[in-house]
Amino acid sequence: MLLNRMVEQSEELNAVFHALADPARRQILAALREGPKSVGELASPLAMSFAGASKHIGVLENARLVRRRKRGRSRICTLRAGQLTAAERWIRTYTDYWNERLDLLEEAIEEENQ
Amino acid sequence: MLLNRMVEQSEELNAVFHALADPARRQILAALREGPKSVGELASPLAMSFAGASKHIGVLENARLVRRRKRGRSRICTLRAGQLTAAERWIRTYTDYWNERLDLLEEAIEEENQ
DNA sequence: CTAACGTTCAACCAAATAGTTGAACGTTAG
DNA sequence: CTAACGTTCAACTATTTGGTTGAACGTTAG
Repeated sequence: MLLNRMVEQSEELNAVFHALADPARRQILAALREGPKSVGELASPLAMSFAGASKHIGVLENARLVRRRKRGRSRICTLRAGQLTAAERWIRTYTDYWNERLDLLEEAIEEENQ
Repeated sequence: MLLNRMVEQSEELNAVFHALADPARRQILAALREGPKSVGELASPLAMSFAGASKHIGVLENARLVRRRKRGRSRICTLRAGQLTAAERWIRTYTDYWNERLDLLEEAIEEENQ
């Protein structure tokens, strides 16, 4: 059903934007750009308890921005860009709209000057 | 100071992503694409009290995604795209990173096939 | 001037969030 | 096998959030 799909997308956006709204979580994403890292490696620069960091990673995982899988006795995390492009697309519909308006304004000014 | 600026940017991102994380607020932004609207016009489709909607608009205003100014006895709201492009830029640094990785992967596969 | 309108403010409530601690779990090194 | 490691779970607390209501405010129509 279409409504269903819209709600789903909405929930995804909720999760992604909520995940991005916290600086500790953005810091985790930044660290993951250097490559996969264990929970411990991600937690140590965070001025926060280990369990606290694990919760943040859980939020990112829930938003599908991070994947966490077991390896040996540690869990290693990797970046997932898919949901970020979804968020980017959503935002772009607004910035596109804005640029369109600017173009119209420019045209109007040009016309007025002639 | 550089650190100062970084913190400022960070707070801005906090505000913007937090504002975007709520479907009611995204609905308000969507309505504003049709043009400026009063608080009342924005509130009515929201299944929520008037004051509640006003709070949501306050969150958007705080993130500088919406400007609210007085006209007569009502306040009219307009969309501000500036902060959205800031958020878009932030996200893009990640999607760019991702595409770069995909390119490297592609190259590696190509090399392997030769 | 007065009444009604559009909006905000203040106080309050329930639920969610961000964080803590300590115990428990599975895994591996020795 | 046992001990240590890396991580998660459970329980708890303080704070923030999303929402309500009713009073108050400034503005304008009549």
